[in-house]
Amino acid sequence: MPELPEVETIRRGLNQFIIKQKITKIDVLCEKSFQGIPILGRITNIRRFGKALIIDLDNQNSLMIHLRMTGQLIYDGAEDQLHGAKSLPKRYAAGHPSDNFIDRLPNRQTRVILRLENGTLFFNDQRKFGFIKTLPTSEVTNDSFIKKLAKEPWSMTAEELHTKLQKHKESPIKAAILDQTIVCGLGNIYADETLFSIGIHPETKSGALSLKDVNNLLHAASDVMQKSINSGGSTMKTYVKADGTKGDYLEKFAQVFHREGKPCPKCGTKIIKLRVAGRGTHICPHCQRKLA
DNA sequence: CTAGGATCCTGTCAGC
DNA sequence: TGCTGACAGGATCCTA
Repeated sequence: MPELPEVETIRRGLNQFIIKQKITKIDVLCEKSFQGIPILGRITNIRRFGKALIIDLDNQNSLMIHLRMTGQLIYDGAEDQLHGAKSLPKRYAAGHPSDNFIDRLPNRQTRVILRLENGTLFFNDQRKFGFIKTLPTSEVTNDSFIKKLAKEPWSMTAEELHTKLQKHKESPIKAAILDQTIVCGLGNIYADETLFSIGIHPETKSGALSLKDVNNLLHAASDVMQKSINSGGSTMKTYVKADGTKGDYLEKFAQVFHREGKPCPKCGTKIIKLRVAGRGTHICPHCQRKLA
């Protein structure tokens, strides 16, 4: 479920908590969730490629983490030991939203535990589609998933995307923008929000979009994802003893996603839900028209 | 090559 | 209450 903004939120959070910490032990509770040989080492850097997270170690190896549909990363810090800053929250969590963020851990859905010097990083994943794997740092950009990733919307020109869409001109535009090799970062929420924003029906054939449409699409995609990053993602929760903040993109900004039956913010027509490219899809039937 | 559907897995919810 | 099928914020594999 985590899309680019959620993964970026995780990256920023982990960056303040686990950088420079040493991984002292790795417990693999579910074999399927961990690929390769567990490698220990000191964390030097945390990077993001699309929806994938890379944790670099000081020994030329890296951990790659992909949360897929239901993955979560939950950091539980040893209290008051976080760089001596007592104001930092004890627990930092992001990914698939659930009570796991505040549950006692490990729990039934915990698949891998990374033991750190000053805390613990739990990888939870209900459906086991996500994974952590080890690979040499030099191989990260050669990884079969990472090397195929397209640019993120804010780095791509309309011409570039328009050309790519012409190669998939019979596919519905929603399917195309969910394809990480065409444009990178959007998932089911932000795809729906993007298409609503530019008033294009998700079943519109990709080849029917003009250069101007594609330009609008890129700007809208950038906008919805940046807004979400700025609000901490749609799923992120930071759990502090009493005062927790949480990612609130959905309640603050979502115009159509999970809003079937509610009025369109632009025209008041009821939002409807349909199925496009095998995914639940939310639209305003009045504002979003199929282009011929 | 593209397009579309099945598939991986567990949990929850609507409907009977 | 208990069962059943549909569905889920992702990506890959298989088939036509």
